[in-house]
Amino acid sequence: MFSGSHQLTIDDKGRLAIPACFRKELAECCASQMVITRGPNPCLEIYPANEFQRIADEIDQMEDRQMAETLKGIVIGLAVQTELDKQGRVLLPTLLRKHARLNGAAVLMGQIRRFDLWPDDLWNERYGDGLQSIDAQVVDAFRTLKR
Amino acid sequence: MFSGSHQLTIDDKGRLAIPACFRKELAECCASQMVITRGPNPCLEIYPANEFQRIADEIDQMEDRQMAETLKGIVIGLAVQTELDKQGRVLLPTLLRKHARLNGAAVLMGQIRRFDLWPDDLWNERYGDGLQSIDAQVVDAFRTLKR
DNA sequence: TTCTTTGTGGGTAGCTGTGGGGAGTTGCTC
DNA sequence: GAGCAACTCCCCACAGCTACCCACAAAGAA
Repeated sequence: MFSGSHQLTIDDKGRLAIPACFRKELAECCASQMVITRGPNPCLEIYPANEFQRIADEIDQMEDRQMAETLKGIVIGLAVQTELDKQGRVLLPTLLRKHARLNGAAVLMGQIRRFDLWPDDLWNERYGDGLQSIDAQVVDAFRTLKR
Repeated sequence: MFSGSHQLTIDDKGRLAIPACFRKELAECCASQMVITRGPNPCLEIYPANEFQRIADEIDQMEDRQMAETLKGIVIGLAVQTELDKQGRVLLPTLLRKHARLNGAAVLMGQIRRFDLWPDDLWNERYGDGLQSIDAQVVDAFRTLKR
């Protein structure tokens, strides 16, 4: 499982060092093969390759063919398969980096089966200092969990 | 079961010594593997790893996918898996420490299946000296308990 | 008392994240 | 094809952090 947020920097060459704990997880679950793509949020989503394959299949099997085509354009169309270099970093393709306005400070946030890469400022607004109070509805949902 | 409140100090390196009674419980129930995250209250919540896994699964399986995504961002996104060092301490990640404004005096409070880590002053307000009277509704609920 | 347990503090080796040089490859232009 | 630029990926270096070790004081048990 991927969890936790990690403040990192994307260097001038567009490389991102994956945190050691994520590297271990990736090595186990998919031989460090992963896919970077975009999602509905203004960030990049990074999946273990086998997990992304499952999502691609799910799109491919959709009843609503119109929607399947649209999703293919958005999700699959920008997805790039990649792996770690010998130093445990990934090279973020220019196109994706530009799309998510990523350079310099960034936050990598675990999301169970994937992890998301946010520009530092957007992440803070949504999940960091900027998160002053949690929406009442969300708190309610939270409290329904047996914890 | 985790119970009782313990006044402790977080040292300059951000380490927190887990009380011996909690350590024993953790060793038994989850081989001292635990997860630190935030909750709806201004404190950190610490779970045995297997217990947190159950909660993550519960979120992951929610019908309402929108809400599942939101909760993943808030709960899983800040959750850090960790274990005790050889001295029975945990290192509190900087991000979480900042989020809960934790440094120096703190209180660790058992909550059955988890335990919560409060800044000393906030804990006192809510559960210590600051707790002048208990809400009537709560007293009623209390009285329904077979005790 | 004496010994053990427990919470706290600090030194230090090794790991991890970051930066940058440089070799090899690809693709474009002339 | 030759020359060049852009890009990728290797290596090395280094600073900061993590997690080990040791030490010690206070409290409790024998």
